Amino acid sequence: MELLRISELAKIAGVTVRTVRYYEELGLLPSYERKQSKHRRYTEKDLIYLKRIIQLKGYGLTLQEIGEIIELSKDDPSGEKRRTLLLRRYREKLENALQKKEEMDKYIAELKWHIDQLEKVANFQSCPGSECLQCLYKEKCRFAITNHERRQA
Amino acid sequence: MELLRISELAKIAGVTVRTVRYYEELGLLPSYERKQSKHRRYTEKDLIYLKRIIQLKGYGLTLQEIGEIIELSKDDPSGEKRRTLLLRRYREKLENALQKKEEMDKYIAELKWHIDQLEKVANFQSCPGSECLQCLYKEKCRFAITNHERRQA
DNA sequence: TTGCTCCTCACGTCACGTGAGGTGGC
DNA sequence: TTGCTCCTCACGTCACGTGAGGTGGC
Repeated sequence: MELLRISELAKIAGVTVRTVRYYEELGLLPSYERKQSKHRRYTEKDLIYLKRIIQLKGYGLTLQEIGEIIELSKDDPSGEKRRTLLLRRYREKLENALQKKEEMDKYIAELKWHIDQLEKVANFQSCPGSECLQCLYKEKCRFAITNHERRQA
Repeated sequence: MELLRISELAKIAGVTVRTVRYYEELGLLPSYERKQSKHRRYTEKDLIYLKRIIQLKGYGLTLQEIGEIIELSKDDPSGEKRRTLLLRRYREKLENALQKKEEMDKYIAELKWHIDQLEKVANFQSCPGSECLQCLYKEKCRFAITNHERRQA
């Protein structure tokens, strides 16, 4: 089994060399003692670990959360602890994602509306500004002041 | 017209006091000379500006991009320059958003699949690890090594 | 006078990017 | 021997958060 150099590992995994070193620094990847050479060498097992980290990051876990999962595996023969924590995190991220998706739809609709407006409205020299208060689009604009808000101050 | 204190302005706009000061520091909000008092006072016009910044941020513009829009208005009587730049940015962000939304759907599906798997699979003590190479889920897992990738190294 | 709000530094956060300056392996 | 890759600092980024230590206004 050939050993991989850091640039090879990084390339296969699709990250930068700096990222690999950073993960090692955080304890997410093993740092072997480098005796004869000061250069890092990696096995295919390390590649799997790295890809796993990237996958979990893709699922929205922070590097700290990923670190917690890895720590857990060190004293968890049955794997139950890890399974429980992973399930919790996955469910959290799923909920976030579902909510974000809904916001996304509103966001896209709003952007489209604004593009449309910018293409059609003839002049907007003083937009936004105090002129907003008399603006015809007052009700549709999100940043115009309303009396309701003034009262909440 | 009453002047607002920084905390009042921030509260109405839904941001922190620190954020208001930060935007001033970046030149996104005006910094009046504070003569008699060292305390900042804001007009309703300032509130509109702040809400505008927040809105643009909501559309995915960075503070730097917002700064560019604001700079542009300073020498742009017809408003044409600003309209053009805004349209460009909006279209960029819209494209990003549409792409992100598609990724989102895959992401959600994948998370659901993993939750399902974690609930059903009986044991995964050595997952992930070199055991992945003989794993039954090899084809479905994103982090298992494939020969294809090995060749690309 | 008390306490709440304000002020200015200035360091911390997150996940790396980006040089600087030097060394190792084919 | 040359040049490509590797190494370790260490500061920079983005949009603020979070104290520390001090002052101002009702």
